[in-house]
Amino acid sequence: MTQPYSTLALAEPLKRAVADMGYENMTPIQAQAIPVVLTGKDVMGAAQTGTGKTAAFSLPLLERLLKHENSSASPARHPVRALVLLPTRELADQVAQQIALYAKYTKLRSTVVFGGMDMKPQTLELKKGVEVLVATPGRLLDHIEAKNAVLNQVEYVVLDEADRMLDIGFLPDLQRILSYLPKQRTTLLFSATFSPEIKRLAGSYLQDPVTIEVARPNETASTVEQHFYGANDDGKRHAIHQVLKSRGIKQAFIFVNSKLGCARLARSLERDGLKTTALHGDKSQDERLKALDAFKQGAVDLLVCTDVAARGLDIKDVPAVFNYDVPFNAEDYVHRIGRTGRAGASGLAVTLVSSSDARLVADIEKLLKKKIEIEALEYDEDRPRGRINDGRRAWREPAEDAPAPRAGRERSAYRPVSAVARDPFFDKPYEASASDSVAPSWEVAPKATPVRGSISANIKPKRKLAALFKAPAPTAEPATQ
DNA sequence: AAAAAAC
Repeated sequence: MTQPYSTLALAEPLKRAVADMGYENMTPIQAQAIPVVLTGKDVMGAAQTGTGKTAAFSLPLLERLLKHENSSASPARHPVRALVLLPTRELADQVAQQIALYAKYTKLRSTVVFGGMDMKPQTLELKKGVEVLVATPGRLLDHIEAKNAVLNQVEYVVLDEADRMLDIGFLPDLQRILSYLPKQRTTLLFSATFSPEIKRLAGSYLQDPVTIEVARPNETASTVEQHFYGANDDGKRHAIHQVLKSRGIKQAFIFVNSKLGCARLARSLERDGLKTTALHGDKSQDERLKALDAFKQGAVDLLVCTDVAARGLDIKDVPAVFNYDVPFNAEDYVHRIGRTGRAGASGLAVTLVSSSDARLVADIEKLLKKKIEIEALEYDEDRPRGRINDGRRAWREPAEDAPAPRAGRERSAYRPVSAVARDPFFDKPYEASASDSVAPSWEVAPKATPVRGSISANIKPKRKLAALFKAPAPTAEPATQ
């Protein structure tokens, strides 16, 4: 059923550009979406991550721009005729580069505008005139208000990662942008995930749309092997070391839920001797682009990042994705692990689950409609003991009423700040050695037998997962929410 | 519970 690009009714310059990139056959989303977009209809397109959605809308879009000249403007004016909106700067950059490649043999001009960069060069490009404008919402509004961008001749709008663009954080900006566009236009929405509510909302922005769903929406790529391992706090870093080593993995994305946590974990892994860089929204745009580039070039092995990197980033051959934190939104799980296993390659996704993550894991289970089994990671005998390398862990003095430390076991006088710092899968008591300059960063847990189990959305997930971590017996009153 | 997107 594979269909070569050569069978498409595309202009010769576009076909040549595609051939230059070494592409022969279309992916399913491309085979289905391109003919529809060529008709000029509104489209809502869902397909798994890493299956070439960008080409699916940009090729037919360029074709239509070439075929249907804008009669109301002189050719020298180059009014913006197509607008592509994305939720992150890196993604805007990436999509713009791809569109420029597809358009390189045509006379169509394109450019990209996003925040964190000097306005002036962007303004200059806009004043020269572009048919295709790729942008993030905030900066685009700046340019609109500064009258650098005139959008009253836009014929096509693309919302990539559409469900994110329509979510509450982006919606006000998006609505303002759309208010500047002609009502008579084609609107294209693409994403790997669409919740029912977003679908309904999206429908109100589309006219008589064609829905294209390649496989079920919210589906993860079948080439990605997924594991959920129980691990708490410092155990998570050990787990990363263990998986990297036992699987022989060279490069990975590591997702963290907060910017601060991201910076901290990157520092810790760096101290552990791994070539690491961090990518999050508190970094300057220059640093962000450098971090991504270093990872792409292979100068660093681990990219510790927030959800700024969860969507769309297309980096070849990333062998693994770690979720150091379980994502707050189940949809983001699908996008995060979509950074690996792209274009049919195989990939590994490891999610580290702590005892408080039951709800979130249950959400993922519900979204994927698949049972999730929390596994106990098998550790090598020689895995690092005690604190790996982080000399900055906070400690507190033992409580006044704490029992006196037993002779010869001085460290038992200390308690980790966090009560969940014990690692239930820590199968051997910590043995202090001469090389240890610091105490271990968790209490030595009694030998725990790892329990296997799975969470089911309709069973009280909190309790089930808690059992994995040998939590104290649940209290009588049920959690009310 | 957070992140992202403008200065």
